[in-house]
Order: sequence, then structure tokens, then C-alpha cells
Amino acid sequence: MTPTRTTKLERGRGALGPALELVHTGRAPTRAVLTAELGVTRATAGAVAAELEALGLITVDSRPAVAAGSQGRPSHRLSVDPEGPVVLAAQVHADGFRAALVGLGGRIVATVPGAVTVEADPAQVLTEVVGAGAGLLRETGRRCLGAGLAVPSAVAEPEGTALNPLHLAWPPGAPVREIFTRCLAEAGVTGPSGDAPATGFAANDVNLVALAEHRHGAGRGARDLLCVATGHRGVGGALVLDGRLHTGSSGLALEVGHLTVDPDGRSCHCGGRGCLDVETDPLAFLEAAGREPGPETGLLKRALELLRTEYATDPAVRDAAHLLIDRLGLGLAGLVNILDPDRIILGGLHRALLEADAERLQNVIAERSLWGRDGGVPVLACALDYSGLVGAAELAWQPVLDDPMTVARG
Amino acid sequence: MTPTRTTKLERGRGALGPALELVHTGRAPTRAVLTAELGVTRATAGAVAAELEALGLITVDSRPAVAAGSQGRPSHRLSVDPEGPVVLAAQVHADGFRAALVGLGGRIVATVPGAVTVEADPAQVLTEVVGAGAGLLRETGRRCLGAGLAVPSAVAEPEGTALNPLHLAWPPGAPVREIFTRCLAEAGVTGPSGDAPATGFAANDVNLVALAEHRHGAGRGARDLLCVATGHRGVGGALVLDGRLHTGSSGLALEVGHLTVDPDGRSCHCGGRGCLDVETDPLAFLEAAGREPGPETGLLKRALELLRTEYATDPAVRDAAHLLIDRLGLGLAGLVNILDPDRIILGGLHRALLEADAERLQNVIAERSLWGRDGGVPVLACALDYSGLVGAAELAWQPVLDDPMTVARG
DNA sequence: TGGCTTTGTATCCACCGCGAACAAAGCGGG
DNA sequence: CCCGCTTTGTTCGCGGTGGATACAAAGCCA
Repeated sequence: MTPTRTTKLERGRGALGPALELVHTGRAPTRAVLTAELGVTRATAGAVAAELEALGLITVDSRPAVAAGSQGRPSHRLSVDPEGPVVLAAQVHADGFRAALVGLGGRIVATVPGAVTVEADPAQVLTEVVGAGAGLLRETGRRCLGAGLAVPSAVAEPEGTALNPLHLAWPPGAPVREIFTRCLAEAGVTGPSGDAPATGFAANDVNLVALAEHRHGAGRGARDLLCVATGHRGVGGALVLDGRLHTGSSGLALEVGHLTVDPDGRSCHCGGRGCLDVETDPLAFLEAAGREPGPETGLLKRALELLRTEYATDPAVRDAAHLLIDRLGLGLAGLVNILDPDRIILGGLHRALLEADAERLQNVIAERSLWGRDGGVPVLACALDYSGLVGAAELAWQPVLDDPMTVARG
Repeated sequence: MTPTRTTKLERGRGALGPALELVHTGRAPTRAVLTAELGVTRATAGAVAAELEALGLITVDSRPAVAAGSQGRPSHRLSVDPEGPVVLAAQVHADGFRAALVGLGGRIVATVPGAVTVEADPAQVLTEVVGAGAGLLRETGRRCLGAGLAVPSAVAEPEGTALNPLHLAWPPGAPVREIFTRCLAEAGVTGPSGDAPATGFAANDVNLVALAEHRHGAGRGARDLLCVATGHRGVGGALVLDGRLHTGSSGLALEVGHLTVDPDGRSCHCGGRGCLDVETDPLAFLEAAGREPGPETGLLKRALELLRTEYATDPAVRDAAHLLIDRLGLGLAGLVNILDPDRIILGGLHRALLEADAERLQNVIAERSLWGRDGGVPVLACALDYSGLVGAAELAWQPVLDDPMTVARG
């Protein structure tokens, strides 16, 4: 029989995925580095790079790169193909949504915000969202390899249902992934196989922030990355272990909002008292500062604004910030004792608190974490714009990173 | 040049490790199952099994196995070679130590307890320990492939230092792995390479209980396994994710003792109040039951005895048990919210509390864990004798499981 | 211009695991 | 009792993957 003809270029399939991931995360700027990172020979790394280029995923710049100072033959630059395929990414939040096309490397190619009525159900919202994304695809004419969605709710695995979309007026248990996939099919958004419609991926927004920061932001190089962030209300957490999101056995891990941070604090719907959720969110901050919290929508923005403008001038604001920092530090110390991350990233109001007085926060964590080592865990601020969106894109890219040959089979 | 001759039997090296792990954990009783579990062809599975047999690690029983009812040619039984090589395993605790030889499959081939004075330093203790193990090796004449040690302390990675050996009068930060390795060399205990001395592995005992239970006990088949156990004082935790121990970035993960389980509870040396550590350990139980706790040594044994004999008859004991169950449930619920395990295993006093009233414990966990699903997380009792020892052996077996060919290169 | 160093490429080959055909071992039915 | 039937185990050949090696390319530097 005539076997399926394979060109020499197709060598190195097994290393394709790891290689693409290295270029994707910016850890392989040249073939030489790629060789070292993959632990293969130059021959293999060269074949792999050629194959990825043939697939239209990366570009090999033939002009000598950097070359600054070092001797020897200058290496060619490997980079993600800026004209390559994209994925559709979207983030839904209490005030609306944002859709985007995201290329490899977490590059946002095009993005557009959108608004929906507060009462809209998942199908309405996701129809709008996918419609906006499909519009971007038409405008740009890019090839689409998948789609990912960030939602402000825990998402159960493997069902893909939103368990607690508290700020969206969605029914708990709404099958968002299924709805998202259906909307994609209706809008004709394609997946990696080209003609077949894309299957949608959906996950919690904080999880996706963590994933995005780990691959392209402040979490690069971390092995065990903890991410904690506020939205308008409540606190979310996420953990990336060895480069993969730890979602737990049913997708519900890192519900960190109900750690006790103030034994004398206010009671919480969870049945406890003084939970991180209610003691360190924007509402708690505004109240602690003696301000009128106002309507639910925009709590985060008002809290950030207050902290930014009056922290230096108003003692009540400063005291409120310090109070929240102390509580947050206590909660983070508890997480450090359980998870032992090598880096912590904060988003939302927590990020602003960190930037207001990083030393105070670090000290609280160090004091209350047991047997912590040399200086304690580094705590950093989120470094990406739209990290939730980028994280949603990572979900969609994952099948391609796992097996880049999928893009050829389409 | 004449290349290194390799027999046909040596085919299938890449799958050797996974195959050995399957037999080791009892998940591959026959070659047919091995074929399915590895996802390879019968030819490959057969070659792999033959290779493992040639290495002296497993036996292939030529008599037809089971065959009960099913049609087709009966399969041969694959099993760990009971006469195969062993590793030296040891567990140190407050009252002394226990050394053992452990074969594949977690089979304890020989074991011996030992006593040391309370004031003994690490070098003295480990000299005794290794001496006892070496004695067993001499008596049995087994080939030794490595050594592992369980200690009642967090062990920092990668240094291998015992950070908080609170019950041992060892200096915090004692380099136990280094000392252990030196003792092994002095006693002439061999590693996988045959002539070279073994490098010792050391880890926290509760971590090793979790590892052992995951591979050979109540945790088999779990993906995310949480283990919580008491010794005489304090509470330890451990987490196995995807079959590997999660020790955190510096080996300090799962220090679960300082979760708040009683906001009005007694103060703890950690600075908090009502910590799991001081509210659910044997001392807390004896005090809650109104008994005189007595000396430090033997607290666990007395607590277990009291619970076993008087739970049904003495209301004070029952109330104390229920109090501790409620506190424990609160702590476990907090961990469930953060880690989302698919199984929980309890050891020490916690195991006895579970057996006293499993339903009460399950209910508390279910009530306080958020969005828990259908019936909550299964909570089971440790199923192995000497699980700490078996876990220590797993540490030593790991290099062999990762690459079985190492045993040939010796 | 000719070393020197590092990067990229061409060629050969060992090895792993797949596929297919065959052999083996029990069951069961005429 | 013998002949299918089913499942398991083995033999043999093949193709793809990546290693090793030698060589070519491209910059520094004397």
C-alpha cells in the first residue's frame, strides 16, 4: 500500500507542542534557546521551528537578531506570527462584556466592548458576545481557531455550568459552555478544524486572569502561582500549578472568599463570620472609609478612585486601606500556609491596596505565615491589560498548544 | 563502529515506567489490562512486561489467571515479584522509630521497631535507624534500590531540612536528608546503581501517608486526594494531585493546622485563635472530655483508647467527640473550598472521629462547603498499616518507577 | 584573511511502538 | 470429540522520531 506521504518537514511532531508553547510564552526567542529549553538537538529544534513556520503559527526572521556583544553566529529570531490565526475571546462582567480576537503570544488583535441589560439571560448575552466577536472576524478576515469565555462565576467541570453567577442575574447552574458553543455554531465561528464550528471553552474570570498572568504577565516563570482578585463584590482566587490551572476535581477550587480574616467581623451568607469575601471587597473598603457605597454597579471603580485620590490626604481612607491590607494579609497568609506558592498576584482592589502600601502587606503575610523563608513570598500586581480576555484566549489556544498539527487538519 | 547490541527484549523502554507503575499500584493485573491502560498495542505491552520481568521487578504467572466466566484465552497474571529488590524505609516519631524493607506494591517484607532517647539528635537517631534497616538487609539478603524516611516535620524542598520537628527535640532546620544519606553511605546501603551508595529521600510523614494511601490504600483512583491526620499534637495535611505529591514551591504546603475552626477558641502560638491544630488534636479531645491529659508521650494512644471504649457509654466523651467532629468538619470544609479534592482521607485521631460518627462529619462538611455537589466529598479512613513507612518507600521507589532501566545499570 | 565561536542543516541510524498475521488457550455447540 | 468462536500473546516488518555527527554559515577578532 502507499503510506501517507510525509515530507521531511514533518519531523519532530512530538516536540511541536512544547516548542510552540515556548514561543507562545516568549521563552524561546531564538532556535538556540529553543534547543536548550526543549533539551533536544539543534537538528530537531530546527525541524520543529520549520514545521511551526510551515503551519503559519510562527515566523523565523532571517535577519540576524540581537547579536549584541555575544560572539558566534547570530541567531535568527523566532516570534509568533502577527498575521497568523487568532481565537475569539470574550469576558462577561456585571456592566457588560468585551469581545476580542487574540493571537498567539496573548496579542490582542482587535477588541470591542459591548453592553447588555442587567436582566439579560445567558443566551441573550452570549448571542451578543459572539455576534461582536464574529463581527471582528469579518472585519479582519482572520482565520479563527477556537473560542474562550471568561465569566464572573465558578464554572463546574466537566459540565461547564456557571454555579454562582451572583452579579449577572443568570440562573445558578446555567450551562454556559453549551450555550456559548451553540452561539458560536449559529454565528459560524470556526474551530481548529476549519470547516467544523468551534467548541467553546468557558471558565471563571479570576482563573483566567491567573492563567494569562502566568503565561504573559507578572507570573512568568512562577511554578506555583496564586492569584487573588476582587470584582465589585466578593473575592476570587486561582492557582496555576506547573503551568496548568488547578481547578480542583469539579472546577470549584480556590473559593477563597470564606477564609476567616476577622473573628469579630460581620456575618457572611456562608454561615461564618469575618470572611475575606465581605471584609476586603470594594464595598467593605468604602464603608470602612465612611463613604456612602452607592449602587452596586461601579463599586470597584469608585473604590479604586477613592484609594487613588485620597489615600495620601484623608486619614480615614488611609486607615480603611490599612485595615483592609491587614485583613487581606491574614487571608493570604492562610493561603500561603496551605498552598505554598512561589508568587502571589493581586488584581482589582487588592492590586490597588498592594500598590498603596506593599511593605505593610508583605509584613502581615510574613508575620502570619509559618516557617516562611527568606523575605516571604513575592506579591505582585497584575501586569496585563484585559488579562481576563487573554486568559479566555489561552483556553481556546490550549488544544493548538497541545497538538499544533490540528491547525493543519482543517 | 559496532553499536551497543540491544536484544529485541529491550523494546518498549518509553512505556516501561508507566507500565511498572500500573503493576506497582495494582491497576494492571494482566497484560490485557496493561494494554488497555497504557493505550498501546498488545505487542508493545507484551514486550514491556517481558522487559520488566527480565529486570526482576515483576513476575508473569504462566498458569491461567482468574478466567472466571469470561470467554477467550485466559490471561496470565502480572504481579510484583515477591522475591524482587526492596527499598529501605523508615519512620521516625516521638516515641522511637520503625525501619522496614518494602518491595514493589507497597509490600512490607521485613520490619523492626526501635527506640531512641528523647534527647537524641538527628545523627544519633538516623544512625540507629539505618543500622536497623541495614540489619534487615543482611538478614534477608535482598538487593536494595534506595531509601526513604518519614519524619514528623515539614521538610523544605529542595534542601531536605526539617523545619519544625517539634516533637523530636531536633534543631529546626536540621538537614535530615543529608544526614540520612551520610548514614546510608556509612552503613553501606546501596542505591539503584548497585555499587554506589543510595541517596536518601526524606519527607513529612503525613505527606507520605497520603502518597501511600493514594497508591495502595483508600485513595486509589482519586485524582485530587486530601489527607489530614493527627499525631500526638497538632494536625498535618497533604495533597496528592494527579498522582504526585503537592509539596508546594518550598515543601511547606498543606500546613493546615492554623485554619480557624472556632473564632472563640483558645489562642495558638501562631498568633491566631481557635486553630485546627489546637482544637482537634488528641490533647484537645482529652481536655474536652474532662480527662487528665497526662504526659506528652502517648497522648494519641490514650485519646484513641478513650474514644473507642467510652464513646458509647460516657456522654462527656460523646459530646467531646461531637465537638471535635464539628470543628474538624469546619476545617475540612475550608480546605474543600480551597482545594476541591475528590476524596478526603483521615488518619490518627481524625480517623477515629470519622469512624465514631461519619454522618455527622459528612454533614458538617457539606453544610459549610460552598456549591458542593451531590452528597459532598467522600471522606474515608486510612486503610493501610504503617502507611507512613509505605509512603517513605514510595519516595525511594520513585526513581525506579520513573525509569525502570536504572535497576539494570547497577 | 584566517582562526574562533556559535548557530543552522544534511545525512545516517537506533529505537520505539504500530499493524498485521499467526499461534495459543479456553469455551461451547453440534 | 472436533470444530468454530473469542480473547490473549507473539513474531516480524515498517515508519516515524529524534540523536549523533559532520559540515556549512555567519558573525567577531586579531
